Amino acid sequence: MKTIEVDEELYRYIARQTQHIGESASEILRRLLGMTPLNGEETYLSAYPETEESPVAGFVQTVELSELLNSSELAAKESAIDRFMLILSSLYQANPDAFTNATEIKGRKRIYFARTEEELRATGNTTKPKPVPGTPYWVISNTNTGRKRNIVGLLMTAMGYSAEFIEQVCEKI
Amino acid sequence: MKTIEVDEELYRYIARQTQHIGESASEILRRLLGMTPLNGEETYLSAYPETEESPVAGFVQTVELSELLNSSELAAKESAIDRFMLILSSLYQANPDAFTNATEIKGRKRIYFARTEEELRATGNTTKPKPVPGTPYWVISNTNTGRKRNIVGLLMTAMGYSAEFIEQVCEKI
DNA sequence: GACGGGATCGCCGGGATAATTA
DNA sequence: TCTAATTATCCCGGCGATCCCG
Repeated sequence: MKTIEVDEELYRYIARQTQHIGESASEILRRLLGMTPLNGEETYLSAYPETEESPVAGFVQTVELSELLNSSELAAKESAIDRFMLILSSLYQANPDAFTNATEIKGRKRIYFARTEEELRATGNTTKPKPVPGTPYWVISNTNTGRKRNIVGLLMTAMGYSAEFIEQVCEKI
Repeated sequence: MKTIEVDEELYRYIARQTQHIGESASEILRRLLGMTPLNGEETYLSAYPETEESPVAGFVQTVELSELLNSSELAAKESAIDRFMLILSSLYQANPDAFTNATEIKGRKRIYFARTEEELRATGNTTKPKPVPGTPYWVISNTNTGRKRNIVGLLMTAMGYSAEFIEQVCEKI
């Protein structure tokens, strides 16, 4: 479980949407947002301590991430760039620390990730930086699909994922 | 501020919906839930009783969508914009919740639906917002017929209608 | 902001392909 | 020089909004 801060009015709004006694905030929000309800198994997921340092060493595919592969959310993305961005978001969220370290990967001239738009602009002519949602990072986007796969591959390798899993992810882009 | 507990997956989903850096959980949720954003001149907002889910609640919605297609009411409309509006009204009445979720669809710069005229104005130069009758929503109207079809298509897809039915509806616009 | 509808045309984003560099 | 890797130009399709027409 995670905690988030919401303003008073929003809090009351959510509370008012309760449909049965004992319904949790998650259940209400999932319903209102049109997400699929949480089933039994997923509770098990949260058994992973959030503090868990780094699943790095080619370990724990983090169930969450392998779920992403067949999620409708990923499938719903029309373009390579959208799938690319969603995967980056998910990778960050799976392990912010490992992601942060891995962020140092770069090409011959261009750097691929930075905390600001300007940093990316500074290392190439037309990098077309984009913010990665839910993340303090920006990525370059002026790349063909092959390079997007490449970037994800480099990133995930640096994060410690197994080659097999990396390939599965890259195929989806 | 209040804190609420949400499950991991939901947390990640929310984080991913960030539209600009520094956007808070409240802001994101308000946007996704179709609430008005919290800001200075917000006193005006609270004038609306929060319980007022939709102005139309209580209406008997007898208009079956498939009936609409061959109805004289639709045929009587002279212009694409009128047929467009009638279809939107009917979609809302067929399923307010699904409509509300689907309302998030947008173009490259413009959002297509909002609860206020101003929100639509804010995302484009000349959107020409119009209220959708029988609905708490406004829609942009500065579009050609192709785009009106497009908007209905996107909306209905998000609402879960079949591609075949969607096509039948769009043809009528 | 006050005429409204919407076709037409200009612009932008995605990303394949051409150009460049090691 | 030839090849492989990387960059970024540039084409295409889609979106926005100007502006023409009823």
